[in-house]
Amino acid sequence: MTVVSIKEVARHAGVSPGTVSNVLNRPEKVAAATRGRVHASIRELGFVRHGSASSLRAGHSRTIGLSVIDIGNPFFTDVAAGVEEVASDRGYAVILSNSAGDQTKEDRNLLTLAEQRVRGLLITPAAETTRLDSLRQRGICVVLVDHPADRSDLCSVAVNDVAGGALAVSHLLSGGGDRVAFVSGPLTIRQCLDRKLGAQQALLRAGRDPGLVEVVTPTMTARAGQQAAERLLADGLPDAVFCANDLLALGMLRTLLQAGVRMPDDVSLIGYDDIDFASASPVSLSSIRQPTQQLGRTAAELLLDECDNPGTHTHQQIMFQPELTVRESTR
Amino acid sequence: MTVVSIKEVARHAGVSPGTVSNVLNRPEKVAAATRGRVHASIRELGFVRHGSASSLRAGHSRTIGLSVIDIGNPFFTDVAAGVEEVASDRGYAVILSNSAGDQTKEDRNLLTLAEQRVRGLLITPAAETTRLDSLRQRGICVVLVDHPADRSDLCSVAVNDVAGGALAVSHLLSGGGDRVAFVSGPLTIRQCLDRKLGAQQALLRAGRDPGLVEVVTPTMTARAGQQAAERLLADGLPDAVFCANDLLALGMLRTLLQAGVRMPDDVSLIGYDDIDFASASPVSLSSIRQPTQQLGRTAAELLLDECDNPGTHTHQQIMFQPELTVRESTR
DNA sequence: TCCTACAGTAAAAACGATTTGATTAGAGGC
DNA sequence: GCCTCTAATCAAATCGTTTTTACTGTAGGA
Repeated sequence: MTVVSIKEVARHAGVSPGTVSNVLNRPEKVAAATRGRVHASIRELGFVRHGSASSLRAGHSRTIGLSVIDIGNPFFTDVAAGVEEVASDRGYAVILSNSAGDQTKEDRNLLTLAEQRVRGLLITPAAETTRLDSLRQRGICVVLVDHPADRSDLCSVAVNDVAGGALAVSHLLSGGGDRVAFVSGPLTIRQCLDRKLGAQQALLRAGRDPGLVEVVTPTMTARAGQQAAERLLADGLPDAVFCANDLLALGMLRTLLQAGVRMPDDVSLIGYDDIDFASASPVSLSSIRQPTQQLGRTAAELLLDECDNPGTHTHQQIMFQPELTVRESTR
Repeated sequence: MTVVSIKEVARHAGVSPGTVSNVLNRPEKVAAATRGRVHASIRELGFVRHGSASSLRAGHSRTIGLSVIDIGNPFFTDVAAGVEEVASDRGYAVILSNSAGDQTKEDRNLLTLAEQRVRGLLITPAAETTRLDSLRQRGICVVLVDHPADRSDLCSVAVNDVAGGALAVSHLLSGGGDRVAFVSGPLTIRQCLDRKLGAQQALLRAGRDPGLVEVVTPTMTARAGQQAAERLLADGLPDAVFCANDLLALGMLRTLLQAGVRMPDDVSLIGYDDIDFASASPVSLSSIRQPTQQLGRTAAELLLDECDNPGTHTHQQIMFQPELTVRESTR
């Protein structure tokens, strides 16, 4: 259990600890010969900088937090991949935490992140009530991911979910959908609510009654989609279904097929997110595509800019536009 | 940007910093009245322990690292969910890093984790050559995940991939498979190699020539599966295909179907991992099921036991057994 | 030749917690 | 009444960096 500190490197290289630190952090301040000697010692002794000590003194760490709603959803792992790519390029480590849509768990995770003194936080809030101000007061930069900020002093990267919802439902209507059902997770999740609003907008614009058959599930998984399908089968099938994400849609699709429902003939079905697996289902799934990895990359870049250039940084609320991807599951 | 330290809590409560620390770490050492006063001050001032300072002095942090091969593979997110569950219960944060099967990237990530002074590391090594000893010498506990340790001084949690490979191929043979193809990622990845060995074992046991049509792809994604399918279509189809994971299998399945190949009649296809989406494909995918979340949970428990009870901890190499799940894609 | 400027380095003071050894005040035994 | 023992608290040292200040020697300008 060898523990090599900067002090031993210094002694080994015949310089002071401060000089070693300079080699590490402002190499241009150190004469080339000295620098070489120090680097040699570092390599020889296998020195690895102690991040805790470093961030204690420097006042900030080289880690950022990423809090997502569902780590099991390919949408979020795609986002995470984008984040990781940018962060790791800049030497930041990413602490991933999964709120699983549960605000208690989210709170607990945020406390842990605060203790770790992450430099910044990327978060898809589990609910509108998520408290971020206390973090920001502690000097932790925050960027909202897949969630637009409603204030100008906060960065956010999102995709227009109202537009996406409208896109989905107007596509369903164009296929002759009459009675449209909306299947989603809790409407306290903004994404769900916005997609519903978009759906209603599309109905209104088509001169229809904005009333939707609504099925709300506790989670947004394939299993929940299956249960929603069972409910619809029991209550009477609509002729078009809009699921708030692809996991729900895939669960529903499988269950309806098993029940002998033909798609898109009997029911027209569309999901949201356009995850990879959407195109690999028995009846390939129409969906609303989002620039997922891009979302993660942009968010990370915004966050690191805010961290590294607090002076010049200007807060931005970036909103991407979703796109309709038509496959076999819709008419 | 208020920064509340233990010192201010101490002043506010009229005690010394050491006492506050005791309240936090050994509450039984502090008189109940004092304890109450300190807790009140902590709440009132919104104090949050500075993890870096704490781990600097204490010599270890409350974080563990988790290094996986492909964050985009539901298999690994399932593992991660299991790990996160256990870690978060015990107040540990998980730093997730994705080697993407690239050893250079893995090295870089491990360095970052070493700098963060993670308490322990859960890792699915990108290759057999991954060097872990330098980490362990630094006092970082290591547990291998989805990879059996070949030494008794190291914990590991794995699933018997040789048995799994054999299971898959003997099932293919029982369906009348004659010419069997094996599609996998680089054979430097142990999982791939072991599954291949298992496949050959099954052939031998059935009295066949252990020769396999082998297609090796650089990554183990659905896209790679598609490319492998194109290769097979060009070179002449075997009548049975064993893919080293479900992503490959799903990509292959889709591509073969598009090419008009009937499954399982023309080709019998089996994957590995039994991810959720395996049952949601056009022709539902037979696969080899692994206790995935369990893998993550067990690994995390082993790791935290080693961290917290270095005295009594005994290293274990745990090996789970895989199970065959038969669906429509095989005869 | 002297002074200034500057580059390069060292010494020392932080950062915020934990931990050790010392100190105090009561309680109890004789 | 004195001594010992224990419980509760405090003061100070410490973890490994970074950063500021101070120092040295050499080069260039007058």
